[in-house]
Amino acid sequence: MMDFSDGNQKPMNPHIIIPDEFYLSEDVVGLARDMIGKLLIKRNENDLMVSVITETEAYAGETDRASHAWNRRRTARTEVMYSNGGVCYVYLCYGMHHLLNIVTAPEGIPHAVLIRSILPLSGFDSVKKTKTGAKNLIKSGIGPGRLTRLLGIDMKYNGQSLCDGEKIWIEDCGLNFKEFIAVTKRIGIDYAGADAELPYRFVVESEIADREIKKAGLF
DNA sequence: AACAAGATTAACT
DNA sequence: GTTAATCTTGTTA
Repeated sequence: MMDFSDGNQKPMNPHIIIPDEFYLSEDVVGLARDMIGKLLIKRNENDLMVSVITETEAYAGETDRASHAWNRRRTARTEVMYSNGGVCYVYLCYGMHHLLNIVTAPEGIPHAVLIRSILPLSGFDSVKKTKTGAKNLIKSGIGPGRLTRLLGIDMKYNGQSLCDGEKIWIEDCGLNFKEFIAVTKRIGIDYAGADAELPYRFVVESEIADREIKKAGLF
């Protein structure tokens, strides 16, 4: 068992950067599940925004009617989805919301995992007072459009690497939410026919995530 | 060139 | 429960 204490009673958070190979699995549904409970870190000018991923959806590329890359649609918008796994795919939805995806699988396979909600943990003091930040931080990261606004993610992050330690990345802090993960069909993709019924959405309630994080003595 | 639809959200009634 | 906001994209002509 690793000792994460810093010798000063205060728990130190284990920041284990995920290896690049993590993103190269072709099991995008398994990856979407595995990303639940991982930390999403965003570097700002003067601080780090640390949150835990609480909801994801898998988009399985060219064979998935719900995916932007369905039926080999390789266009200016979807090109980044064909990149080697480990970069962001950001697009504008309904003309106003930026949605954050994590591209997975080796180059040429346009898999992606949509981040649908996060639980903010630290580094959000600057947005607490804003409408976006809201009084209730637990709720402020719920919804794919809200979390990007909270984190300040826009089209500039399209194609941004998660493996260079620069602006945004994922870490493993040892949290295991497996027993709390609910699996459902995906949201807002009724146009996808039979694929709309696939069990590709993974979610853990924010209140449970909050409880488990406190129980583990993290943050 | 025109047009419909969209991996959503907030503010209504 | 319903609807406006808002604009890029993919499709059709």
